Amino acid sequence: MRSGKRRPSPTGRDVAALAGVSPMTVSRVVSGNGNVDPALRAKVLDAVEKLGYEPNYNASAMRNPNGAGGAVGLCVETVQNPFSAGIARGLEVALRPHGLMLFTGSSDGEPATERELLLEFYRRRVSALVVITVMADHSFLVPRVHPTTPIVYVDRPAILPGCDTVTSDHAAGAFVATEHMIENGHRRIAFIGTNITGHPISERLAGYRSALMSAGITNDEAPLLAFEHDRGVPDVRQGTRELLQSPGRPTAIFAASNSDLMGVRQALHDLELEAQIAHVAFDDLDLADVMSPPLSAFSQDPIELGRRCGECVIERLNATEPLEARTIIVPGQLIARGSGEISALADRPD
Amino acid sequence: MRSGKRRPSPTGRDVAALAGVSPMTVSRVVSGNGNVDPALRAKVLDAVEKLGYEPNYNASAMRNPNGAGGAVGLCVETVQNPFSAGIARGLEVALRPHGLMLFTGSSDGEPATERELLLEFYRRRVSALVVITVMADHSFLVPRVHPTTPIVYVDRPAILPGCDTVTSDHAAGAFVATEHMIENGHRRIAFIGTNITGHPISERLAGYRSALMSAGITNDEAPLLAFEHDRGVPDVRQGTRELLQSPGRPTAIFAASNSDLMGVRQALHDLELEAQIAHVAFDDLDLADVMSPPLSAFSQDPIELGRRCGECVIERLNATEPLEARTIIVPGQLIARGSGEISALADRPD
DNA sequence: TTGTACGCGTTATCAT
DNA sequence: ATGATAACGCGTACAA
Repeated sequence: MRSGKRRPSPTGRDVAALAGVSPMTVSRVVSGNGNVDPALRAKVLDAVEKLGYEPNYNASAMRNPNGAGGAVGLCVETVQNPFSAGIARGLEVALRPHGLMLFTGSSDGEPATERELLLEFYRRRVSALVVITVMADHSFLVPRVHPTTPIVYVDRPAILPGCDTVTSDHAAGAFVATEHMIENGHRRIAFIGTNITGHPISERLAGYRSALMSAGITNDEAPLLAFEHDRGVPDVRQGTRELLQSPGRPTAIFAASNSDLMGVRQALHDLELEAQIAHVAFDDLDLADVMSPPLSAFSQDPIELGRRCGECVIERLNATEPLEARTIIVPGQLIARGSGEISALADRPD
Repeated sequence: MRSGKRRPSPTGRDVAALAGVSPMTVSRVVSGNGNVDPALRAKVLDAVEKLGYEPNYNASAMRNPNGAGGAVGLCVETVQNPFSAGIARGLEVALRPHGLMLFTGSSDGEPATERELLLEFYRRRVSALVVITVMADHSFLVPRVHPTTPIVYVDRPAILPGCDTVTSDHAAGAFVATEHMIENGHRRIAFIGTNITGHPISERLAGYRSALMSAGITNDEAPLLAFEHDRGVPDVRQGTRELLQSPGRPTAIFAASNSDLMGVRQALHDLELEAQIAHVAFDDLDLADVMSPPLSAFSQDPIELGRRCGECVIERLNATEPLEARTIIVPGQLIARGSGEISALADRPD
């Protein structure tokens, strides 16, 4: 594949010929390293302009791997996810001033795909990797990539030693959200979530439980709708509906993720209980304040997560000595808009 | 910047030395071009495994620009936008089987940033560019990039001759959405939108007007809330509220984009008119069916847009002769969920 | 300040 | 079927 005739791009040599200097002088002018006589410099810039010359960063990188033209590979579950998109965004903003571009790729939650993606990044000799990993083991990156190339883990614990981690505090967020409903008088607070054995939902479950425990609420009082693996929104909707129709139904709900919230909210809507059952979601939604009642949520800050990842990358690339592994916790915030402030007293069905 | 000692990655030469063959044989084995004796091949693969060798695609690209390791540069307004994210996703899926990776970058709607981004892509000698352009003129890409490197324009008309365009039919979508409300008995249908002079909102406005005209509705009957330039959601909310409180208020609203819809929906919520005023949005939302009433929308298919862009890229890269410029219109669909089916009769405030 | 020589890692080409 | 040579575009190191 990829044939077709291409007129080759002008090279530094072409510029040199036109300007009547050596390629080295062109290199100096274009890269800004080294001193060049203003007169020659002008001639070179003139030739650059005439030919529309732009340096070839691939060639540049071979000779000088730490010079201009670096890139960072970002591997997420899917770039479509607003959370991942936010990370990409923050990362991009942090990297741009340093001349680093961003490769993005989606693993679709498949370890094999993630592996292939990371290797593809490596074959392009990226300066760093940033990954929301779905793998349990990254030893295939050793010693090829690690510890030569910085790897930053986002939203998951690092699975290679010495690597930086940037994450929200999932347990604390769930704690705060649950506690918030407890303060509004609730005890029968349901946890509704899917994928509860993996990161980061397991941590959110832990935070939820810990909030209950702090308030002296037993597990018996707190209904759980927890799917171990991936489920579609319809399953959550159905399950929530059943939970709400069962005896001893909850007066409040903690939705473990925004996709879980969709099912929860649909079920509440089905039963016309949106205004009776308190509910708080982990992760915010664009339309949160347009819903009725408006949605209360614990909001992560994906852009900030991405930005901090970028900072870690830059720091490592600039470091002259080995750095300690850092764990960065990016705070989120509980945004109270209404749905979480429904008081327990409102629920008197009998 | 970017110093620090790096142990260099193993090279093809290292593999060759370990396997006791020439680098050329390694290249043949790894790239799969050329015949190699099975015995030697095994020795090479063994050495590859031992060293954890992965080819350097940057070097590869220098000697053989059309070989493995290509990349495509995608420039969008912001990757955070779900529409852009969908395009990135579709593109990625289309490119992956061909070994092409995706660079992504956000222009933030700034022509200068887009320019810099496209040049950065070019400096990395990408195989193709895909762009939601905010520029009026791309002549700076001639002849450096164009027509050597394929450029695909998404969601906007091509601004360089001979380039492919992939877009939704904005006018048709707006037409269908407006017509839908006309069929439900409305005549006073407002258009609410921002940025109406640029693509693609101007086309949506045209489609809206054309639907009115087809139904014999004059402009006098149809209130317009149209901001020429970018406005925040609060401005739209405020404007919509005023429109809804004015004499001769609309009985239906066409929201020109999903960000415009946010303001519209907030205003409707402020006045408790969600269930009285019909409204249809251009572009769907994740939570459309959780809102009450559920949102009717004309939904584009960004993933398909991205996929088709990928197809164009592949086709051009494989072409041996110059190809005609293609214009691909990706159909969308009107999704009726409730908010657009509110009949005109429901609105009897007086 | 400017130029020359060489090497980065890979592969096309030609020779064996 | 395999190897030797040169070249891709650039920058370091050194010489002028």
